[in-house]
Amino acid sequence: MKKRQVQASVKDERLVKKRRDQMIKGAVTLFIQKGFHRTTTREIAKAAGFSIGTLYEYIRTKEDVLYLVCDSIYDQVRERLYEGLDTKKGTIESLKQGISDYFKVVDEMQDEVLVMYQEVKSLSKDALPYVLKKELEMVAMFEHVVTLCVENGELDLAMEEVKMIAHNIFVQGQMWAFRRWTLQKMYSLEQYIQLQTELLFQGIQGSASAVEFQPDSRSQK
Amino acid sequence: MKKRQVQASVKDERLVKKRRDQMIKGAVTLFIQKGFHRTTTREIAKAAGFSIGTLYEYIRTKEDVLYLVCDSIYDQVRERLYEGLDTKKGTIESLKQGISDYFKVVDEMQDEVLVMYQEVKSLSKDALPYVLKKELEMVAMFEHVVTLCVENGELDLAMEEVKMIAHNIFVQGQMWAFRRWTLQKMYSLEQYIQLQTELLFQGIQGSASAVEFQPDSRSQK
Amino acid sequence: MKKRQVQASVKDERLVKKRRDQMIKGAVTLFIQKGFHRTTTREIAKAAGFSIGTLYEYIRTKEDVLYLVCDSIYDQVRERLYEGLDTKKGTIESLKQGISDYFKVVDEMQDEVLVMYQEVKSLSKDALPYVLKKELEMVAMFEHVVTLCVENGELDLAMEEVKMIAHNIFVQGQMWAFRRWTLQKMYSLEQYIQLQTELLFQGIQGSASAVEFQPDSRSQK
Amino acid sequence: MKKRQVQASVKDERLVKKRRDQMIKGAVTLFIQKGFHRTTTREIAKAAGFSIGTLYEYIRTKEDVLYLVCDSIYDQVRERLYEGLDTKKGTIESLKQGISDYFKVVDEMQDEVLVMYQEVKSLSKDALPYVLKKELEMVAMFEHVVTLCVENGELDLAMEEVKMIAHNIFVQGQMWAFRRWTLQKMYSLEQYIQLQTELLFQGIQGSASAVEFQPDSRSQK
DNA sequence: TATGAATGAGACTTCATTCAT
DNA sequence: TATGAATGAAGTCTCATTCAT
Repeated sequence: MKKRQVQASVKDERLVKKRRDQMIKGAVTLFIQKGFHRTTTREIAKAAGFSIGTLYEYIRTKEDVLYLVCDSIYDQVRERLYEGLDTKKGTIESLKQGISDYFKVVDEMQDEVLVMYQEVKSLSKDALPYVLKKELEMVAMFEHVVTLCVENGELDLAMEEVKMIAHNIFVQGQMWAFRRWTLQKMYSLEQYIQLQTELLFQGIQGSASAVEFQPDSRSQK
Repeated sequence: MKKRQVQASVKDERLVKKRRDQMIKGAVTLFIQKGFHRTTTREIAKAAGFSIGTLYEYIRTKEDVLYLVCDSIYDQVRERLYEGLDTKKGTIESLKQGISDYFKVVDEMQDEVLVMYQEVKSLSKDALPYVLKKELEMVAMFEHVVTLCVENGELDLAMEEVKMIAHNIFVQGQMWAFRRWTLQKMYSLEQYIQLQTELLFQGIQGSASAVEFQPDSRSQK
Repeated sequence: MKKRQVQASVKDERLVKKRRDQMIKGAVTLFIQKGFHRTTTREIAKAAGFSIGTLYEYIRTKEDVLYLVCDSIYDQVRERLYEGLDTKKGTIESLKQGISDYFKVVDEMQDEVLVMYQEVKSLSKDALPYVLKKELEMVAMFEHVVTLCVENGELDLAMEEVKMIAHNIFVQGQMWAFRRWTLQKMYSLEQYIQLQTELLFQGIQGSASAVEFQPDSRSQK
Repeated sequence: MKKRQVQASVKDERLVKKRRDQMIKGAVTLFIQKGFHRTTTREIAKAAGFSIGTLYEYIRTKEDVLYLVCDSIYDQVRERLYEGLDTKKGTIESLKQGISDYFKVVDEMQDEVLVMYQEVKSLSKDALPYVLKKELEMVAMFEHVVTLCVENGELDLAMEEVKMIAHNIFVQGQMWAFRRWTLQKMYSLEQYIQLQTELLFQGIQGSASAVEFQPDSRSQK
């Protein structure tokens, strides 16, 4: 499945890239504030720094903007996720590191993750599969890392368990963003990482006192 | 915090309740199909079985409908959750049963959970807290059950861990709905419950072969 | 082929008829002045005496207005044509009378005929057939009258000739409207009727001095 | 009345002529397909083989294109009409020949005639007279030929009749194009010419059996 | 209490035209 | 002379909300 093409009237590829980057940047800000539906194309154009006419030289419909935004955010997250997970050698330690890196990425890109998360559903039936595919690719990265641990004998898991775990990790990352209204009141990022990692590895029954919880390490925002 | 009041022009309380129930029923169906923003008030009125004029006798704005819908869904989920968790006596077995019950409720109310989940963000700053409060109450139910286990000595967990666990359970339930496009392709509900429970209790490191996975038990839909 | 239905949101048939009549009346005036394409829906609404929102309660698209206008004009012309031709008894005299009546109708409805004439081409492929069918019905009326003359032995014509004659009469009527910029400078309506009738019956070769031409009878406008 | 000037930024007369010819050629095709209003200047430029910027080096407004197109079509029709009528010597035979030639020209240039016919009204008050003048010149050609016949004693007609006849011939030619949706279903060009000529000369009353009608001679398209 | 016609702000999108390169 | 990116006025249409009946 190739990248879904968004048609532009302008030919110059470099310019298209540049203008779309402006557009995406402006749109993300607006979508964060008011959501996709409550943001007008005029506002997007303005935030991007050009006229409404120019906006439509680079997209066909408003929904194209949403697609471009989602696509861009996914790419960024994935890229950063990839950096972190790429070099892992299939040890538990490296898995923990990978999770920690991912949670930090989500933390840094909270707003973007939130937007992507809340607005994908507004994508047309046409565009949705392209975006969901990217999501699955990210899940697959975790799957891969966990699988390596299994192959190395560090973990003993069935394939179904591996998949489930990968999904859980992925969602727990997103959760930090979409439940921030409560989670981030209770935990610092470090605590969140520590707790989730511990629970993931030890489970409930073995978790007690496995790690010393540090209530004071909460980072201020 | 009391229930947020939605103003109605009509005085007869019984009638208000009746009309709003019609309204919510119709609206949920529509929101499932097209989302809140793409559903018109006319459509809601029609689906509810009365005229647009009548609709506005029972609400003030379109957003009121969304609030009513979210509120109603939360109430239903919470009610059913309560039934399941209420009688639990603080044993691990009862906790497992509670989780299982909850996941089943989510499965049965998938559409509703999805709507609620995707559209809460469209609520005004005014209405949001009321809905989020309900969510926290549900999380608190799990918290309570886990706490009982701790008090009974069945589990050994810090308060922060308890809270985290409650959130995880809650989100993993929702996850079954909002990631159904992939999860429900891979697992039957029973498998999902089994796997998540196992991972929750044993964690990764101890999970292996804890339970025999049954690939063929997948229920057909 | 039934009348093409233009969808209205409003249910009350009587009201629909009334509003559409207002709409048509306003639109004709505007189309006469500036043509269909240069007339905006807002202008139509205003000319009709209601808001743009109300306009769209009675039509679906701007093109519907054009269809309604064309349809209405055709109906009027046809109705009046029918009155004149209906009672004719298949004599040459009655045919002449019918032609004269038709030309007078066209003269009185010049603006409308012109609009219809110039704008039909803007109708969608969907609506066009309905309008062209009406035109053919009008041609058929002349055909019928001429055929009666043939059957009565007053004229001796082949079927192909009858059809051709009917088309010629019809177009010569329209011509009085769409070439008014030159014809109406040269002839009064009476002269036009007299001349065309004479040429139709006598032809060129026998036409000379058949009728005394009356240069002074030109009507003033 | 001189030819209306369309301003160009480019000085080189030869180039202006060349570019405008390209432009007209492309525009006619487009106007045939979608009409003047639904054709964009971009499309015209593209069809002409150059950029939108270049287009505007050779015209001032979109309407200029329409003027150029109409002007060009009229010139072509007139030129070909002139060829046919020029050498006629004022006999009935030559008049018939002239009519036949003219109808054949219209047949060959159907699309163009149709465009010109349907779009002249979109010309501004400013440009219209220039085009109508050309039309009158063509009518005058027929007038001239008929007048010659009168002067030669071949026909006996008053001046008003001559003018009327000229207009009729002219319109009956156009009619072949603008009523082709029905006429060309019923008659071949040859039949059309034959019938119209016969009716023109003999009229209704004398037309019978004047010419043997040949139903089978219809040419296939 | 119920209805549904009326309203008009405002949304998305197009396209003729300009102008710097 | 040729290009095509940029512009923004203006067009069509939608829909939440009101109010007279």
